[in-house]
Amino acid sequence: MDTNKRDIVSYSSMISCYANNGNSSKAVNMFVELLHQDGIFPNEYCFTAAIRSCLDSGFFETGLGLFGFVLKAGYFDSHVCVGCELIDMFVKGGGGDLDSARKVFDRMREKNVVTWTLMITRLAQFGFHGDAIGLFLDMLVSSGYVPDRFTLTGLISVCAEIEFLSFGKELHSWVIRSGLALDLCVGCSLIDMYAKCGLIRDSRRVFDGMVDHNVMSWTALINGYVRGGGGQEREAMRLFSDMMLQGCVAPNCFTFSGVLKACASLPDFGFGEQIHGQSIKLGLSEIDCVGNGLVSLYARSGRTECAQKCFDVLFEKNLVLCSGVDDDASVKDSNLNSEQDLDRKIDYTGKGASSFTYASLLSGAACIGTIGKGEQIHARVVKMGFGTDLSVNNALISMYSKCGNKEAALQVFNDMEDRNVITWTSIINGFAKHGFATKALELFYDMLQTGVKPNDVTYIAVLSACSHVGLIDEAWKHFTSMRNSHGIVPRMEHYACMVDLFGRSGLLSEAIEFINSMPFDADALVWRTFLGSCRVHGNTELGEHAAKMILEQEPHDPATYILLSNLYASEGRWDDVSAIRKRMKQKQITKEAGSSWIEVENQVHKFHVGDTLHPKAKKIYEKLDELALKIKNVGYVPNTDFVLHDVEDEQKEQYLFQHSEKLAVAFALISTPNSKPIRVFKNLRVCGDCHSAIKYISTVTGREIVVRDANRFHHIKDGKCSCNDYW
DNA sequence: GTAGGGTTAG
Repeated sequence: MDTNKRDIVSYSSMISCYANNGNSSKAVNMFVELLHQDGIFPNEYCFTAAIRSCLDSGFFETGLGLFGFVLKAGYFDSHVCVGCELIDMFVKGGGGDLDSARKVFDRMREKNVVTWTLMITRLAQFGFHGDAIGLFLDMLVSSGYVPDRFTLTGLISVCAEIEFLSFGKELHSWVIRSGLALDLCVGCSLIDMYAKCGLIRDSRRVFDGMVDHNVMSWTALINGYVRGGGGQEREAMRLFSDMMLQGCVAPNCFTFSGVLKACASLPDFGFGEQIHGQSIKLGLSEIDCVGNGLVSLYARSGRTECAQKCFDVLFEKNLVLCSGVDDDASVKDSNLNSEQDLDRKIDYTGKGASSFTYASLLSGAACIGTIGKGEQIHARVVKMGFGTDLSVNNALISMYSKCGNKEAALQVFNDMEDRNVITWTSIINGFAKHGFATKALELFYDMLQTGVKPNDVTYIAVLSACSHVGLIDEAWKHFTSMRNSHGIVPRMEHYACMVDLFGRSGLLSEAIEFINSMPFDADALVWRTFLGSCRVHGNTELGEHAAKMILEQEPHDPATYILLSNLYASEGRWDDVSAIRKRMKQKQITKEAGSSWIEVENQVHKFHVGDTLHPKAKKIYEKLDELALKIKNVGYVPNTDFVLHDVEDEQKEQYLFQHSEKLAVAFALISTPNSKPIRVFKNLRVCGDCHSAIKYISTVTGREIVVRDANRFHHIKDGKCSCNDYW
């Protein structure tokens, strides 16, 4: 078309067309061309399309210029849509410049329900929940507009986020009064709101009252049950299978993420593979949150190889770093060019990754304990401009904590400008898990002082901090104040922490009394905790009772059989030990294979008991012999209770020195001859003899050794451990 | 012909 003959209609339709088809830079160019035409003045359609295109193609400056134009042209007063686009330009393009957006909003003389809703939801999305609610009230009082399904959905999710139940209920009744109860989105937000406020029954009621369901309503409820924890994961699994059976709605990646979490929390991991299979079928298995769920499921069920495979897929997909570091030559090679290599590969794949991608990847790295890859992701996060993202930083804190580097976790925490309840909970939990209760509690008090409200998860972290070091009075104080001062009703997990606290301190009868006084029946988690204490304090009678209670609920739980068998073994009741073994055989229950792994130069080395497959096996065993001699000289006495074989003592002792933890430590000593802490990971609980042997090893070598097992961290230095586990 | 909503992090 000849440029001279274009009129405003053809310009506006072409600009809109480019803008809608993702060709935003062409749209911007055409708009600029239009500005240079005499006698033609852009209309409101051109403006909206052009502003949107500036946003999409990152021309924020051009967008700002347009803003001035709009003001001059007076489009503000007559065209609401233009103002909406401008608001979003400041919010999305201006890196969350809510102040400017709000100024635009306030200057608009013409507003409608869409404008109000937009401003309210943008405030909420950027964490200004109070302002969002305030603006909503303004809207009711002064605008004369009636909130519609969009407004209500947005507001209900604000209530979910800040657990503002009373207001949420008001909104719910509004929803019913205005006949919006059947709206799917409104229903989803209500399900989510009740679940986040801890009223899962009300979520269920909303769900059951809806005539139609889509993947989001199913997912919201499934994830609600998962979030609730305390055995509700079974209900989540049931819902998932209902959903699959009905076959009308296909699960999406969020559904899988929730259901995998549910699966990982159940003692029988059997469903995991089926779900993995289904996610592959639907082509979702490599999406961050699904892959990540698979990583943590496999990691928790001790299948480290599967976990690593899934993690590597995600890692490669998102970072594609340093491929081919398998042999020594290429390690050296890639070290030479690693910086450039990294950059090139980042350029290649870096686009499109969101903050959730990084949060997911970090949580995968945390599960495996691969701090090397975690650090690479960290570097990448900063490079890609997510360095100040709240979720990403929260994920970084938990990654460094779980990889055993609490100093780095604290560094991230200290460098953060904004901290929410998850941030505080993550760092408190980090120190709690590492056995540094004083620091954890100090942080908790800091948190209260800054005015961030603790929630139920925070209290789990606080109580577990107390239980790890036996602070009974302190724990009681928080257990009572969580309800009295913060209105948080203790859940099963909180009770489990208290039982753990009594149990560890040897107050077994107090623990039983506490269990009996609970307002609901103790679940397997509570009994398992108690059984652990019975094993530690050698109380067979109570231990048997606990085991009975667990097996009533979870007849196939291998850990219970093993604990009970250890309990008998420690008393030399070998007949009972073999009876347990027989029972396990009959029921076809196999003990999870214990394995330990460590990361050396970005590579994970994994060991099983008696492993001879490692290329350096010979050296490892030589090192172990040397260590055995040294530590016996300074007082180590092998504790063969942990060897379940009915063999002679001497053989037992030999077997003891082939435990995977010791192999990993020995390997670390020969391959990292510097003073850095050694970080060992174990899928199950660390064996008591290994715990004691490693303490002695730290004495004779002067090395700090951090062991992460299924439960917690053991910081071992100069013969002392940060935990109060009694072996 | 242009604008607004619901799920994932501890």
